[in-house]
Amino acid sequence: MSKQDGSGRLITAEPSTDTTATMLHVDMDAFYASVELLERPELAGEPVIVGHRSARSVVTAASYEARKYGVNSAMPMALALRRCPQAIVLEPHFERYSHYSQRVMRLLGEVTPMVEPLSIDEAFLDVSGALRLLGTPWQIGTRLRARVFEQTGLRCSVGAASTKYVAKLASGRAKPDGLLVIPAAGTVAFLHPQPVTALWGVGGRSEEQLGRLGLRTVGDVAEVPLEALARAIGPANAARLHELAWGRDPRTIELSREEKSVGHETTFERDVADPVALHRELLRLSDAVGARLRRAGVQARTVSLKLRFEDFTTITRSRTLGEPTDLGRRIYEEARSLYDASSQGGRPVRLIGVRGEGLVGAVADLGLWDDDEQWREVEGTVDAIGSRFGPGAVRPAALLGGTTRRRISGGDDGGRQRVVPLNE
DNA sequence: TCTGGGGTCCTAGGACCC
DNA sequence: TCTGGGGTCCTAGGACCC
Repeated sequence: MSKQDGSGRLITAEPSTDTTATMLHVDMDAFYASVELLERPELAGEPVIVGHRSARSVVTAASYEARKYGVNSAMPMALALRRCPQAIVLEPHFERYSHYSQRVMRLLGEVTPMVEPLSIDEAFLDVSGALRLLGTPWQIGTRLRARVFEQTGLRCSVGAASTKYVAKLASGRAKPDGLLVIPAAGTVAFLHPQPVTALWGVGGRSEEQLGRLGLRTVGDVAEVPLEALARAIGPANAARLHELAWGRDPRTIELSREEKSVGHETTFERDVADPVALHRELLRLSDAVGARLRRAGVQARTVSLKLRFEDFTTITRSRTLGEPTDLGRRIYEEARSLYDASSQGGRPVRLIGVRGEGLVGAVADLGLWDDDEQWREVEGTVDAIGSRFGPGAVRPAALLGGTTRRRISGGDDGGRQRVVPLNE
């Protein structure tokens, strides 16, 4: 298995005996489009676009056949259909994608517990502990790809390298339906010819800035004096990019991540100036945010409002609440008051959004208790909270220090204890 | 061509506290 | 008094990723 890249260099994806490339990046191929094709097998081989057909929509996903016509995700639907008029447009079904995502993640978990889901269709696996049992990274990746296909009918690509960053680049280079192993010793040779946009965190804006310094490839960024880079993009960014350009990336697998915010937003088919209509939409969005907060067993400390106008300028306004909330009504009150105070009244709005930030666990005050009998009641309440929010959502303050009961709330209430969320 | 919806992270200034 | 520095929180905006 080998193929040519754009510059004509040979990229090999042949069996590798390397054991240094123990970080795997698994990336599903054209995930949403492929899931839709499972339901519509007769469309295999056709250019398929997932997204809405409405005027202001963009492409959510495109099959490889559609990509041949220059259709890509995030592209305005109107442009995509001009490029590929015969494309078949399918409405997205996010529950379906989430279902298949969970199935794939479970299969990854059979290889190693060291799995970090990165998005709905990607994950990192650290297989360094699985080599003795399962073979080389190449063998593990090969079997994994076969297993995912057998079990789900979906193709994925795998990159293996000694760091997360290089593994992710490798899976991208292996696409579609490929496997690429970059041994530690080959990292720099693999990285340096790539364009600067291959650097994690370098998009269009940074590409422009780097281009002004004459930097076009990762190798250019690696070789440029750090001070020159720092003057252009700031010291923190410069240091990070310089490290990445040499293939240095200290990040390890993170088994769980905390949600930081929950939000919803809508782009109107036509700009809306009527405050009543905007209030109505704010209420709908706020209710959705509240429902998701409650389902997750968390509350938001800050409510933030987002507005985008006809000319695409975007503003945000936020306010931190006296008490965190998970109630749609409360979120709406705040969002509406932020809108009314924004002095943008009457200005046509293209997009409106509501977000809850500064998430904390739902805190339940359990009242006074200072002996075992009262504690048993508390325990019952903890169970009730657990069954509402899921096991592990809360733990009693008393358990924080093992057998020692710790007073968490202020000391002026004579021993009042609280249930303390895991993430507080 | 005319730009979605879900997020994360970073920067920077000002308030406030010690 | 016209004067310090560090730390943390809040707010606003922007780049970036999938």
